[in-house]
Amino acid sequence: MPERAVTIRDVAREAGVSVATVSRVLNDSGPVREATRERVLGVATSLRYVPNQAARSLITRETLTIGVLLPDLYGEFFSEVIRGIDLGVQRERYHLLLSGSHDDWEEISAALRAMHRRVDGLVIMSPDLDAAAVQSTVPSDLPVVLLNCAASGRDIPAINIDNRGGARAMVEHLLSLGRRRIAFVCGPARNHDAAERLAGYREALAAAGLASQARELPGDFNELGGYRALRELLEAGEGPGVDAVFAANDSMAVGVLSALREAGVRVPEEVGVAGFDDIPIARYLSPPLTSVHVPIAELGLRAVSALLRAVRGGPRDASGEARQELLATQLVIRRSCGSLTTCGPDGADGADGANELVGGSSGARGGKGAPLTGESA
Amino acid sequence: MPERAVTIRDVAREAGVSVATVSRVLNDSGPVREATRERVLGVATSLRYVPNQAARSLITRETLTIGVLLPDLYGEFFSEVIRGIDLGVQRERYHLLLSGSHDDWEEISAALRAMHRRVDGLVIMSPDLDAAAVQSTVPSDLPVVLLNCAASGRDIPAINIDNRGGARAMVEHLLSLGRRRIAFVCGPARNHDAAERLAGYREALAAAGLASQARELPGDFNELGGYRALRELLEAGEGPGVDAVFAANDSMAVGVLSALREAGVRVPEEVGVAGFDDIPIARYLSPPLTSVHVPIAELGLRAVSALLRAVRGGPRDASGEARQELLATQLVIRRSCGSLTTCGPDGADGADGANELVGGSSGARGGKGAPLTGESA
DNA sequence: CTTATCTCTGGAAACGTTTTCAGAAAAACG
DNA sequence: CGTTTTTCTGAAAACGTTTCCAGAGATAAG
Repeated sequence: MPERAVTIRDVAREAGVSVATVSRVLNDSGPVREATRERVLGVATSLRYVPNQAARSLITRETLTIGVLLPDLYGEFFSEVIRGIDLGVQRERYHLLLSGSHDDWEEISAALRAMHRRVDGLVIMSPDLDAAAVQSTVPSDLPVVLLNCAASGRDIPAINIDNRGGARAMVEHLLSLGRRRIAFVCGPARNHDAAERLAGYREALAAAGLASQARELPGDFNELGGYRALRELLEAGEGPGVDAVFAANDSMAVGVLSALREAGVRVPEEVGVAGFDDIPIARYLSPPLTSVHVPIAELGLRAVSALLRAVRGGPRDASGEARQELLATQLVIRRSCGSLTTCGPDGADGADGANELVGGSSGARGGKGAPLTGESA
Repeated sequence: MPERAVTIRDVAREAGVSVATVSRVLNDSGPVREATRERVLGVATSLRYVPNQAARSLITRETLTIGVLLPDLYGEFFSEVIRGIDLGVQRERYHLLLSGSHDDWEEISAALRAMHRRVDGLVIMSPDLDAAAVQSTVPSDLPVVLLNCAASGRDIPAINIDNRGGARAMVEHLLSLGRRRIAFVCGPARNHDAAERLAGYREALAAAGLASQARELPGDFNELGGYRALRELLEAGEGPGVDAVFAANDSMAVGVLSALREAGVRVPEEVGVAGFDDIPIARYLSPPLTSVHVPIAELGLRAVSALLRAVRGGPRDASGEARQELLATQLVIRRSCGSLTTCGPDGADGADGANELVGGSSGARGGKGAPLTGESA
């Protein structure tokens, strides 16, 4: 099975020119006469020549690939992030090397070693880790962008969701509906997003002078976690003892709804329920779930932009400190908190509207006060 | 910023040996004295030497990377597939080059060209395409595995879900509950999985002598599609006119449930609802959704296994024809079809059980009659 | 002691590009 | 027409590996 691959040399020979000229034509670097150019191009396509990437990146020292490190590849959230990243990467004609399922630090650094020299830059998403740790492990000449990490080290660019602002907005909304005893179902203890959402909850409660009313239930970001949290709450006393439950993400809100239904507690009449993320099914739940919309795909898209900026700007950007971006969220009000009386999940025409209210954005601000334009994915 | 990367030559010099020896140590190919070996290894780690992948794959002509082509990166389903693939790839110490969002044939072939020589093999998932088309575009020396494609060309290995058997099993179950007028919400017209599920529905109905009762509603695999389909059904006559609705996937079933609830139709008393895929939230819906469980992650895992087998076995495996695998599905019976009277989505301990019945598998069979072992991901 | 077989090692040729440098041809200019 | 500039082109040197080949000791066999 020889079938030797066609190389640049074959093209050169066939076209009666040198390899240098072929290279020039293909990358249009340097001048080449029009006639020659066309001849080379013709030969190249007729031979189905495709440049050998390994050889090319051996000498140019760039791979046209970016790496993505994810904690684990579960669920809608990651799926959307990847989609955003893929979109961005494709637009810039880059490639995407994916590596998932990294829970602990050992695995991350192993994956990192494995990606060495295979990628021009790295997007690391690991809500459990902080920036300092990353900084000490990643080779200093490899551009990195952090997603949803505790950004302690200010000189790594990072993109985050405005978790705190979103949670605050949601709690304020619940308060405005007259709900006073609002429980919060937490995410995983060491998760950065979860911590920020919790902080937002506390802030809003404190601002309303209701800090003493805080009720924080442990959770894990999964449906089962929300389900269990509510079960325990319900079993603790007679009746739920709260008039609203705010889950740190939608998956848990699904579990919360399920537990309440099972216990015969009416939503939203007795207890309002709210989530965070606004995953696609949120509006189809029963009742449709009030949530905080997060532009997940855009998170990925922006990560790619930021990374490629760093890649192209050379190892250390002259502009100095690294950018920190904060993505605005949006309150999406549906029936699960009792603010609307209409029913049905959606207008029959598929557009948003009819039945849901999109609330004020939760304060977007760039690292340097630059406003974020709303170019959504 | 020179900071020249450390090469094999540096290691060789430092250890006082030739580059050939270093190479031998690192790949343990060929004999080398124990003392030398240790010295080289020591120097290598102390210099933090990492081999340059480009140079290596330039000469070995292998990239230790497999490519994955996906139609689009939406939702739980793809997320799970990717997870399975990632698991398999990681286990075999390969890398994963991902490329998504390819709807039409043009884009696929463009992505294919771009991946040329960057990958040792390809997993292509495109339910809209058939194998013949793939075969004509992919370079013949690049191993390929097809996922969920119409496998017309028998000499490309393909892995499919037993969509037809799963659908048949579900219809049989509905019939066994006494439901006779069963509507089916179809998937996208050109999607292979969708077509097979429809075929299963028809087969089961025909086998029961109820072919004339078939009621097929157009759909698109999204929540909104299911919602609309039911709306139209409900508006057509007074009352639903059916006693069960079988949606071609769970997302649509969510929409179906939502539309029924909105119209005040009780589930499962008046109309039973069933889905396909058994996505994680299925058991938390109201009522918990009866569905056909699909081992999605395993689909990805198997794809990797099959692909690497092909990669390592050389361009054309001597064993002759390519394997076609068919993955068994499982009926998961919950409350939405009215066969159980208990309530609540789950045992409080998180295990399956208490409240759901896992039905007989829908006939697994390998391409050559080999039974599929249930080594789940 | 010679010869044949091991075990270990280093030199050098690949692999398929890009890029530098210098030379050749063409064009512009006097 | 000679000179200078400009445009185009090719030879050859990288890039960092792996691998082939042959040589050097050492050990075993005769």
